Amino acid sequence: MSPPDSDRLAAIRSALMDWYGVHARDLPWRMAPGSAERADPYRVWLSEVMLQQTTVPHATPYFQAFVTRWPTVGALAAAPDEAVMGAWAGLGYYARARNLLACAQAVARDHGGVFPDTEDGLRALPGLGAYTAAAVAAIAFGRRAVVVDGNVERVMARLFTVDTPLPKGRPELRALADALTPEPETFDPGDWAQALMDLGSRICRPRSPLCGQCPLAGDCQARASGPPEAWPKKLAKVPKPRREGLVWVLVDKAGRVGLVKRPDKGLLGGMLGLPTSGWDAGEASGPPVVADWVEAGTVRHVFTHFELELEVMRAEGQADLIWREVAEAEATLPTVFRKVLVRALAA
DNA sequence: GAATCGTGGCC
DNA sequence: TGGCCAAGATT
Repeated sequence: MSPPDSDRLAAIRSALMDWYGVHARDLPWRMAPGSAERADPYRVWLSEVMLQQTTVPHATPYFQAFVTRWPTVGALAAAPDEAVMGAWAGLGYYARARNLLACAQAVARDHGGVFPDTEDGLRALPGLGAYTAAAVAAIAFGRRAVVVDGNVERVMARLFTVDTPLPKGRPELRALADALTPEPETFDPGDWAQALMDLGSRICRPRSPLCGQCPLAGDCQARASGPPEAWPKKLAKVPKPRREGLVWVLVDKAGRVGLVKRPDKGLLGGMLGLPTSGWDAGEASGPPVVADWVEAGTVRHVFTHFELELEVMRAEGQADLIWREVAEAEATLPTVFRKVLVRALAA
């Protein structure tokens, strides 16, 4: 990697911001490029947390539902735990929802209902790591911050042909992003961050990048040495183990289904779920009640680091469980259990 | 530093 | 179909 000189950096900045002025995406949490008005910190923060490891199309309806139901951070802070977790169901990475509520409560309790307006202040809140703190500081408060997500890493790796594989190459990519980040007097920090991410998302895509439409193609070392999709380099991934278990769908005479609240930590933590045998080694709980259990098929589900095969058992009866209408359960359970419920009631 | 933690879309 | 990927944080 050759250290970029200042003239080249300035040319890249101008080219990107010119492109963004024309091609910026219209998103419900975003101000138009060049707008004098700053975006609402609550909406910026909420969108950034939802977008962690999540696509814009998947997160968008959840964002709309949340801001409709809880228009301010104070309203969210006052919401019951189960309402927030249920509204998050299907979005995944449920620690985000627990931290979301904890963060809203911290802002309400410790900051008078107003988000801290510095990167360090934001970084201290639950669920805000390096990326999200920088993004909110830049977008909501106009602070210069080095905003580095997967998009930015990919753009940096290609612009400057960084050959160190991820995740080891992260510090190097961040240093390049820092060098490229403009001063607030030159370009708006929020526009800058979103321009870089839009470029990564729409043009400098992981597969089949659209170099013909890229405003930085003439500055891109990967474009010159090609093919650009060879960057960023990545370490080989470990194969996913396969795990198995039983899941019990108990229905009462009123047509409700029996649920359990999962422990706050660990997989699907804090969410409602169906009773299961467990699926980790040495884990083997029995059914919630002795009943006439019948097999109702199999559900396969792929988590981040393992594949799960659940044998579905169904019965009618009573037990000491949390009872919910089937429609509500289907709307507020994690996807793996929603799939089980659909299978059990179809069989 | 490595493991853990969801889900849906795409090719 | 199966692997890859997405605006990462936490422990």
